[in-house]
Amino acid sequence: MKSEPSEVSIDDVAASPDGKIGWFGVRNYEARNFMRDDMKKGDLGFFYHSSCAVPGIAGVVVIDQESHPDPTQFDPQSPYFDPKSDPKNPRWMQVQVRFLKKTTFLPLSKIREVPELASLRLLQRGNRLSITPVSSEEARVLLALIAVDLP
DNA sequence: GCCAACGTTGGC
DNA sequence: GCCAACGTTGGC
Repeated sequence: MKSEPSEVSIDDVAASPDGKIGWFGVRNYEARNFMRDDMKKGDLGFFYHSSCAVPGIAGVVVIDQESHPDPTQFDPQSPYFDPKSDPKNPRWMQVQVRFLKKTTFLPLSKIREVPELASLRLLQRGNRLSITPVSSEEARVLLALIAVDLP
């Protein structure tokens, strides 16, 4: 899950009430579909800092609430306002995530060096999606790299 | 700031 | 439905 730390960083998530925050602002259909169809309560998410000096994985979150309408699409003051979205049939969804851990920062350059992670959608040529799937195998490798031990 | 790689838009 | 033009993303 990519976020620009200047907008929402892992520290912001940690500091939010109960460590929970809605993953607002996704405006790409494929990324939306990953949230809507594939992210289930209790699933882990890797919190990735993008568009910054050193991009990479900064922490781990848990899906706390599954797909529901992203409120910012109806807020004319929001940069994510979408006048074409019908409140009776919302176009954009979000999940709610809960802070789990801030981890040893794992730079993108390091992720690229790990052969077992070459399959990551995040690394594929031309990928720009802010939400990309991680297989359980990839997740195990990542968790080991950031020294997170989970049941 | 550059630029590749997309996704979206809108005229036809 | 095609496709050129345009806008966005995001690493570098």
